[in-house]
Amino acid sequence: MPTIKEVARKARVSVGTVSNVISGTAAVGAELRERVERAIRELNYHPDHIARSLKSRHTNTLAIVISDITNPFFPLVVRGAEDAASKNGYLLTIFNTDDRLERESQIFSVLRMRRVDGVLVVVSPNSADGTHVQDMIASGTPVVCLDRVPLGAEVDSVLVDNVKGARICVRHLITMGHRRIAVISGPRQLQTARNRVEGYRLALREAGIPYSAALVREGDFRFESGYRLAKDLCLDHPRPTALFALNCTMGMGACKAIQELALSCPEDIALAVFDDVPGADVFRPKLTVVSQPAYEVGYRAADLLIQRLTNQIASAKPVSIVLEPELIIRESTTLRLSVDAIPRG
Amino acid sequence: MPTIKEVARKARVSVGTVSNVISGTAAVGAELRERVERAIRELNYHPDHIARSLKSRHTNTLAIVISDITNPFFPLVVRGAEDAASKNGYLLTIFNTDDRLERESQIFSVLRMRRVDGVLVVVSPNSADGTHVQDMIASGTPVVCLDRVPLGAEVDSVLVDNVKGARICVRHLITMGHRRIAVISGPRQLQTARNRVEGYRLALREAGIPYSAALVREGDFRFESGYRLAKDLCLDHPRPTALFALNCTMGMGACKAIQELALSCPEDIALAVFDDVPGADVFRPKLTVVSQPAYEVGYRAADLLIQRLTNQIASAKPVSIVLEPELIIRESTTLRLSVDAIPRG
DNA sequence: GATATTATATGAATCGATTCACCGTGTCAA
DNA sequence: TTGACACGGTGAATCGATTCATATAATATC
Repeated sequence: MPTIKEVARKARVSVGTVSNVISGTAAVGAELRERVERAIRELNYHPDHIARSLKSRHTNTLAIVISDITNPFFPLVVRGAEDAASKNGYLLTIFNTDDRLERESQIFSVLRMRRVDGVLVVVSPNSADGTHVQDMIASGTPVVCLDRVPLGAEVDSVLVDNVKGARICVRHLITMGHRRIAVISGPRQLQTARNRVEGYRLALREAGIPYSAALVREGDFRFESGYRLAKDLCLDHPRPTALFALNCTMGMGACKAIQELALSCPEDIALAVFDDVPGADVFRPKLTVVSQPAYEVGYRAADLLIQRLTNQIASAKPVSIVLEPELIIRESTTLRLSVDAIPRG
Repeated sequence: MPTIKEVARKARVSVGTVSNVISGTAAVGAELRERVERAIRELNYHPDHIARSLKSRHTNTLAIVISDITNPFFPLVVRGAEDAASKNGYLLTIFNTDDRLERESQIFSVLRMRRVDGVLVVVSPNSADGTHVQDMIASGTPVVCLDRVPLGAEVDSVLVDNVKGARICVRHLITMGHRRIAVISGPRQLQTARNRVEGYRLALREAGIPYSAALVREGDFRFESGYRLAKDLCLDHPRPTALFALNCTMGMGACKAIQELALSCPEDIALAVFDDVPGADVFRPKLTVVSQPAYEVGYRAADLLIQRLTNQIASAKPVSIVLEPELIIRESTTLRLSVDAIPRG
């Protein structure tokens, strides 16, 4: 690998001049510029990014810290982030935490040593006050939180309007004649889960339907819990007429439960899911879902982060971008119940 | 951010001694070691990884270059690679190429400038002889190819036995009574696609069924082409009794086509897919698939790469790891055809 | 007691870029 | 003619670590 010195020697100029030609920071005469460019070409010289980073104090590297890329919500987020990053000359490094706080903190420590320029993070449910996030920001490395924000943290964020998503979905179920709508929720400490439940409550209240705590079951956003809770709910008397799973994987679990009980969807029980489900428009039952703009979440977040890095944002106050989810109605909820089809308490 | 110098000053030792304490490369007396450790703690010192990389000539960073993380095959691969990487103290940077060769080459150039220690790559279909891969290896950066290998390239690889996967799947279809089995294939220049077709041919030959080129249609591994080709095939006279889609997204396209034609699967036409399909065991039709050990592909590949980096591999010759796919039989192929149900010529 | 050996510790050189104080030359106005 | 100024160009200092030749002290050997 040739160095800038060798280029300088070959072009019979100083290293400073070579640097100027490359970065374009200072004017260089036509003659020398020509010589330098030729030397670069002939030596097939590429500047060493490590050395550059050492002096210039930035690495042009971003990190994205998520729970698990295997969760179908994240690939699009990561793709969006990578597109925004590479468009601006940044690299994206990826980390899975499995929602374990100690792993998350450890990763943050590594990121500091690595002098990563900025961090995108989906904080783990139990990250409480998010001191590691605050520390990172305090040490001069901007952070953007995706999807969730640690309580009381002063940090940029890109969120989806979870309240609204759940609300329009439940409103739809009510329109279809459902009154006994059960919810398969996520961990109580997750704001995401709480907001979705909140949307559910609001939709019920609008329709004058009493809220029943017995219809809201807490899972852990994983397949197994969706499966188990759906089974429980389907065996309840009276059985709910509709199930609303608050994320994709639990929705799939619920789907499996319904099948195993030989119930049909939506005839015996309707099912709606928060989150896109892969193949939801191809397989049966075609699921009604609340679709989140996952790609946009990643893209906008990385973009916001880069704006911070390049001081394009005047305000020191946290910026919060809230994106709109979209209700996609499919077969799993489109059987209209007549009023007397509603089971009575 | 404190530097090694400040630590040295605070502990009243030389920077060399601090470095020795941290890296453990040389013996340090108990007294000084104690002082240094205390200084590190009190200053909350973390070594600067950039400076370290500049001198030590390695970055502890790996790259994974794939076509699109959004393709359901890749998240598990990436997860496996990240697990292996982080276990060994490496970071993983991710790149999407959308199978565009010029983007791939550009990324390789960036990776060289960044002094990435090693590269995992799923080469793009038209990467021909893979000169960029060869160049990278020649310049001292090891590369492991996943899933596909550029023709004639001398490079480590982790592959799945595509011939075998297709063969056992088609064998299964034949066992179920199918004789007119159509294939929705991928781009001819992709070895992956060719190998799967080869497996199909072998299974036919074993069973003494003549191969008919008309039954093998070439798609591009995307949803649309799977959809279109499946529609064509379903409208053929006589209609094939089974469809075998050679990747996941085309399989989903085929599924949609079958539904739109109001055919039922497997009664009217059976469907098997190469690749896992998300939700294949939950939704209807429950698809028979050839499941690839995607996580293991990523994990083993990163592991192999790290072994190369740490000179744990004696042989200079390329290592090739071939993993076994697994046939998962589900409802979409399990209707047994009686012999006289087989359409004739 | 002199010398060889071992164990520690030091600090300057190095990695490959950027940056900036400084210098030479030419142009222009006074 | 001279001073001011712009323009090009130079090369040493710098970033923060590692590494190695060298120095010193302590111990072992004869």
